Amino acid sequence: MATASPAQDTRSAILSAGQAIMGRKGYSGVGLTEILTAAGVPKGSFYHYFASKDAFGEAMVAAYFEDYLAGMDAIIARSGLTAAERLMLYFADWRENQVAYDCQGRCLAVKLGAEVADLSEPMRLALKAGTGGVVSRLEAMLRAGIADGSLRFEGHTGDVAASLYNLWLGASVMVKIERSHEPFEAALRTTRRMLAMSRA
Amino acid sequence: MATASPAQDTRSAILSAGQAIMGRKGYSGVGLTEILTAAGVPKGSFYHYFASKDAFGEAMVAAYFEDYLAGMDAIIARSGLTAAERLMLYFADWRENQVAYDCQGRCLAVKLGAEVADLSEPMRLALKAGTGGVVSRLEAMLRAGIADGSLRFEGHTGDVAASLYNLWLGASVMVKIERSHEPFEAALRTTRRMLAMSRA
DNA sequence: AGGAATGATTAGACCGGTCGTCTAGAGCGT
DNA sequence: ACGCTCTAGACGACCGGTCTAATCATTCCT
Repeated sequence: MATASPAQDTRSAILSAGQAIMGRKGYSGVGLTEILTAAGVPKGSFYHYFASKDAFGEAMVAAYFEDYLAGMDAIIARSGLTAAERLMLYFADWRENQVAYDCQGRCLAVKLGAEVADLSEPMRLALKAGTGGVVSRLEAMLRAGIADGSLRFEGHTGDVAASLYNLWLGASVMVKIERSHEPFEAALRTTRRMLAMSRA
Repeated sequence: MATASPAQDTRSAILSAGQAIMGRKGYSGVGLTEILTAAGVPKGSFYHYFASKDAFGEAMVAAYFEDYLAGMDAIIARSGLTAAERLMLYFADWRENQVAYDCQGRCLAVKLGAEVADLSEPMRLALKAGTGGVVSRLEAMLRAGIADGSLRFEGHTGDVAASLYNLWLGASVMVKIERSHEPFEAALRTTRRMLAMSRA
């Protein structure tokens, strides 16, 4: 009982195999068989853990954002940095992860957002909850940056946080399309300009 | 010979049915049969006009951007407007089109970008050419706006054009996810701020 | 302690739909 | 009448998600 039960292991094995493969090939383009084979789990087990592919997708997105937001919180909790530095660290991580694998990054919001939002209501809501969490954390960092004087900007904090996220989301799509990291560099320059930051 | 040949009609019927359906359901999620039924074209004809689903996708994206860029050029060519007004007109159109159909807009760059870029090299290149055309037209509008004094901004024109596009691309994804037009309103405010525009 | 019962997990069959192909034949211009 | 473009839709091989039946581990009762 000390560690996770085998049932949980199987379940999360399916989940993480799904994240890896669907992050690469999308949702509709991937069959359960491929995920289950990769996870080393027999096909019949699937419907013991998930009611349908759709329900699986929902759980996968939720699990993805749980980890993702925990990572953000870790950056936010880091001591000895200004808010501006933490924000730059976050975007540097974003760029790093998304440029990996030959510019075919694995962020599920980027990869699945447009595809799945019109397809499945549960997945859409999971995506909405997750991205909402990201934006509200960005907003908190912006507020902290005003408080500690490390950055400044015009307009509502909520607008700026959302726009920053949208900018990086769009840049991530363009990185895939152009297969070049240049969109991220431009996004970085724009981010700095929007936040009146000196070259951090 | 005055009008398009019937062959061209059939071909473009398949193309436009494909745009409508794949704009809604994505690429992998749609079968040829569905498109051909909608177009009223029998299945056998398909492979006379296109070598494969992949080649069809490439042609579809190319055709989409041809129309799209023609629409942009029409806005650019319109007389009696400042560059800033033309730019606002463009983004207003974007918002309009994307909010239609209950926030499940039909822009193929938004819908297919992330899904297809990692899947098919020909489609990726078609997407790259199309989005490149959009950004370079935005850039031209920005230069015109500087020239006629209707807007001003800091940074390289190319960066600003690309960032504007990324911002709206990301906002379009978020509109799908949130099923609310609010991301566009925020993007509009940010756009105006970036370009030092008064409430046009 | 032995064995039956219970619930978790697996195995693989199942039907329907996928893309892509292929053989005919219809329609048209020459 | 001939040749060529285009249409027609059946077909095959395969893969999709789903479900029912059997197996396994565990627990509880006698």
